[in-house]
Amino acid sequence: MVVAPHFLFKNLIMLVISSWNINSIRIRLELVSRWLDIRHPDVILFQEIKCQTDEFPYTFFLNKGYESIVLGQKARNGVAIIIKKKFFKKEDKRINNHINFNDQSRFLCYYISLLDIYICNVYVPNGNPVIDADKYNYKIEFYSKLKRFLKSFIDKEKKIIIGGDFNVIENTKDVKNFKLWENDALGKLNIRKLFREIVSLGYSNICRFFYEPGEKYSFWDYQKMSWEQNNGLLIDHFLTSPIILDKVLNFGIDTEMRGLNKPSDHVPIWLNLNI
DNA sequence: ATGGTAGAAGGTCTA
Repeated sequence: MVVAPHFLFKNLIMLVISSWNINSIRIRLELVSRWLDIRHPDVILFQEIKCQTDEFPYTFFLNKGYESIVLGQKARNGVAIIIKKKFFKKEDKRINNHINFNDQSRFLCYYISLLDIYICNVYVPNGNPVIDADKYNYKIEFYSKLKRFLKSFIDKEKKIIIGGDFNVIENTKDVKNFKLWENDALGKLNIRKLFREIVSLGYSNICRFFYEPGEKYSFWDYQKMSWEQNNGLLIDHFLTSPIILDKVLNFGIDTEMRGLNKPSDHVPIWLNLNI
């Protein structure tokens, strides 16, 4: 029996999912506005919003057509998931906040029932200086909790996309001179192993299907002329469960956002999804 | 080896 293609594909939706460590949402609204007009994302994962939950610019995003789910805190960290109104339902729930501890808002997972997809926003602790056992161990603990949390989605064959700032140099080519980073909390073997242990649960690191290591970065330090010399790091990633992987059409990094006025030190990453 | 920048603070801390 022959089935017409238009019948096969009539229910497909093309989604743009993006993630951006914004380094303060409130001073970045003009930049975000310009980027929304270019990328037209359906879902945005923001990290480092650097404001309390009730200080988030909800109205700005409502006027742009988005609902906001926010977990903020005073001065630092803070994560938010922004969703186009047509995919938002009030009854949808946050899944688990057990990864947040010591009052650091770095994790937000939300189930979008209309798409049957879990969206998981992650801001992994930096972990430096390594000599400070508290900070480094906190990062290890965060990764361990994340791994535990993400295992069940593989076991239950759920559709999940995890995006964010993982603060890890996964591949030695994700930075120009890895030697300078191998004792840093981003380059330490233990941390790189923890990231790969999560991937090994069954997740796919989407950027690896579209770029060879070394071709792209997602972060450039404000200091030492890092942007001008293209001394960046690739530390922002998307992971997906197996049943999402074959629906991913494209992945990209909006590098040009780093060169505009008052940029974040990170740029947006995004993927296209047929669902 | 040191300090360089940026943001939220309104003193330093984090990155």
